[in-house]
Amino acid sequence: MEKYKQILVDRGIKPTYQRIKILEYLDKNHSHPTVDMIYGALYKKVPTLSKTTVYNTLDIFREYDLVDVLTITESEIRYEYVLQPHHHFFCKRCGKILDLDVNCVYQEAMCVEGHKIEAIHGYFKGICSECLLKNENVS
Amino acid sequence: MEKYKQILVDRGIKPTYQRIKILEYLDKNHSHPTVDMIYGALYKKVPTLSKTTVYNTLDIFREYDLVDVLTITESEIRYEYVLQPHHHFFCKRCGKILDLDVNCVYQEAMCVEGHKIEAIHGYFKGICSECLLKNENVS
DNA sequence: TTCTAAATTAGAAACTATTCCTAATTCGGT
DNA sequence: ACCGAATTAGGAATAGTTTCTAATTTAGAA
Ligand SMILES: [Mn+2]
Ligand SMILES: [Mn+2]
Ligand SMILES: [Zn+2]
Ligand SMILES: [Zn+2]
Repeated sequence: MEKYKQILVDRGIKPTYQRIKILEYLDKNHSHPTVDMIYGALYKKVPTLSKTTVYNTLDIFREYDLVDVLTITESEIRYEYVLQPHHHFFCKRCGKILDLDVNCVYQEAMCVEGHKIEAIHGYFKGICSECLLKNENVS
Repeated sequence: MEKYKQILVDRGIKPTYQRIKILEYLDKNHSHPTVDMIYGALYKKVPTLSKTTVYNTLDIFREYDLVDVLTITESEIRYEYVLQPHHHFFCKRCGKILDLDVNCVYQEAMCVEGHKIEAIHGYFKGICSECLLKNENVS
């Protein structure tokens, strides 16, 4: 609790109970959750929580660069507590989103073809190693 | 018309008028349009066109690998007639989506960290060169 | 501690991209 | 031209997100 409160205070974000809990959830869950996943996990502990508050909080976290936003799937936005920049893998079979440790030449680029770069998203899509193994068992 | 009809026939897709027109639009417009943009441009020429048909058609085109799908923005899906694989730039100021000619080391990779790769999407986000120029004039 | 103004939250309503459903139309082969 | 199958149109439904507003909470002043 105190750790997350401190992070918020340091950034100049008013450390409300809801914000602390959401930040804690993001820090402890690297599943790149959707708003629904965050809400679903927290409303048991914070029964009055509303989905709007989750949206509001994530918007603030974004504004203060506490979270990154992924548009790797087609129907919903996914969030993660911001760490090192990294790329992502999406398994078309089981839906998992995994961090990739690929070294991207452009990660540090300020500029590409005359355009100013502020963020780079590398989305790899296919079948994850786990699902590939399950497949072997089947055949 | 004939050119697009032929493309559809070659793939085994029944070449209806709607499908031909949508394919023609995609081939002549490299703006990575949304469903609404496609519908808005075509319903003048094809007054009975329905948005559902645009969705249906794009789903078929996808299935037959005639179009690629971009999830570069947060609120809608964008489509493009499939060419060489390439990465994209999204301008946060004017909303344009541009093709990038960056050479990605992983473009040919079959496998990354044990996961089978079927597609790679590189989304670069920032301010485009045109918007940067406009900025200079302002200051 | 009590008071007050400003910020935050909750919940419902609105919005919008997409999907679903179904009847009417069109298509291709006979 | 006829028929069964595929496609289309358009309205209804769905779901993620945003907007609105009143109630609550916060933090600082008195
Ligand atoms: Mn990640
Ligand atoms: Mn493109
Ligand atoms: Zn998987
Ligand atoms: Zn621009």
